[in-house]
Amino acid sequence: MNVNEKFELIKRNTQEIVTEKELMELLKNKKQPSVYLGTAITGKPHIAYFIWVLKLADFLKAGFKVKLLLADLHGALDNCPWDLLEKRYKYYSEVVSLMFKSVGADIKNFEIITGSSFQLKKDYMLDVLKYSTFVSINDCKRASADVVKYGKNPQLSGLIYPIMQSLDEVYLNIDIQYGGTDQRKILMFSRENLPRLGYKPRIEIMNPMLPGLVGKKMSASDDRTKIDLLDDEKTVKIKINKAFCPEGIIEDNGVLSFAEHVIMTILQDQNKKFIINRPEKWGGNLEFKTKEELEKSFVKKEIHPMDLKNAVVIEINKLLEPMRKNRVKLEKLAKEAYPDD
RNA sequence: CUCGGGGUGGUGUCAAUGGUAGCAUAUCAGGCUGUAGACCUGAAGGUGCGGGUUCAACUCUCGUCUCCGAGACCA
Repeated sequence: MNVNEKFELIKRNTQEIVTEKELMELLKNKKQPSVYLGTAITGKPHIAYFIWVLKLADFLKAGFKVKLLLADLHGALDNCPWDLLEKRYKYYSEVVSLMFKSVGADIKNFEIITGSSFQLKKDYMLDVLKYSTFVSINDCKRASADVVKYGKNPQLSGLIYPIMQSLDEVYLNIDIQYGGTDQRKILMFSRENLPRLGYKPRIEIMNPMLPGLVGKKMSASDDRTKIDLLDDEKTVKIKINKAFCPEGIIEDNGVLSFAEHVIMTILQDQNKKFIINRPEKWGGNLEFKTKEELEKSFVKKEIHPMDLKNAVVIEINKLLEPMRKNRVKLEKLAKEAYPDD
């Protein structure tokens, strides 16, 4: 794979790269660059997580060293009860590993790292304190506003969150941080402030956010807006059926977005087609090779939402196969990690 | 620690003279659409906890828990 091919592979399905020029330089000059994605272990992982699993798989294909930070301390800073951290870590690491299996990623250069394994070390903590003398309360608050749950009475922890996420770039020794666009403010905060402590700013790459099944966001806290990785076939069908999916409309269409960003990407990589089976009275079967074709056809109303939903249900159920094979084990871990569910 | 203000369905609510706990929103079911939503109809769900006064307590009283704000050498 040459540099341009790598660049295009990394860029596909992303929303923004800060900056593309720096990325190109990196690909040219470094034999094995490294990237990390951090996820606070708060909400229960759901199928939208596939979007970054796929992207990390792209990085692996492009020869990167890929680190997944399971940010337990960040989870705590964002109100995960301290006594659940360990349990949630266990659940995350099990289920995320299976997701990589689902999409057929080669995990030779993939590594899962726990936040607390390095964030409590002396040098790191000293840098947290140093950092706090270089940034204002307002900057920290603004940086974390889209990520940290600020209720009516915000905790101090929310302000520490972006500082630590920024320092993670340094202490994980990576070239790129990758995350959703909801992370943008923190990522830019990091680029602005790392130089003040004498560190180089990193490249930041963001993927678009998938709309939820109902409403605008796929929210981990609202069960109806997302499909859980442990949902059974029947539940998947019910939730997709209930999903908001206006005919011919792309905006805020969670079903279509998921089909395009996740399902089509996987099928395309496997050289398979997206197949819609339907009776003759609705026009007979359809096949799609690319997400562009699918989207065009949906906009033209050649595909009825019901057709799309039926086909998406089948594909989601395929994706969830590896989780179902380990259902008993995962459910036990999930129950401990999320006792209130 | 001191003083003050709060805690009402999942959420919101300066709704309720000591007398049927209301409204909004979300949820569930049915109807309408080849999905969902809008829409129409229906259902379920609540007074932080514990005593006391009373025929009757969300309401008064005492205690307790919890949240918020202010004060607390000097400024």
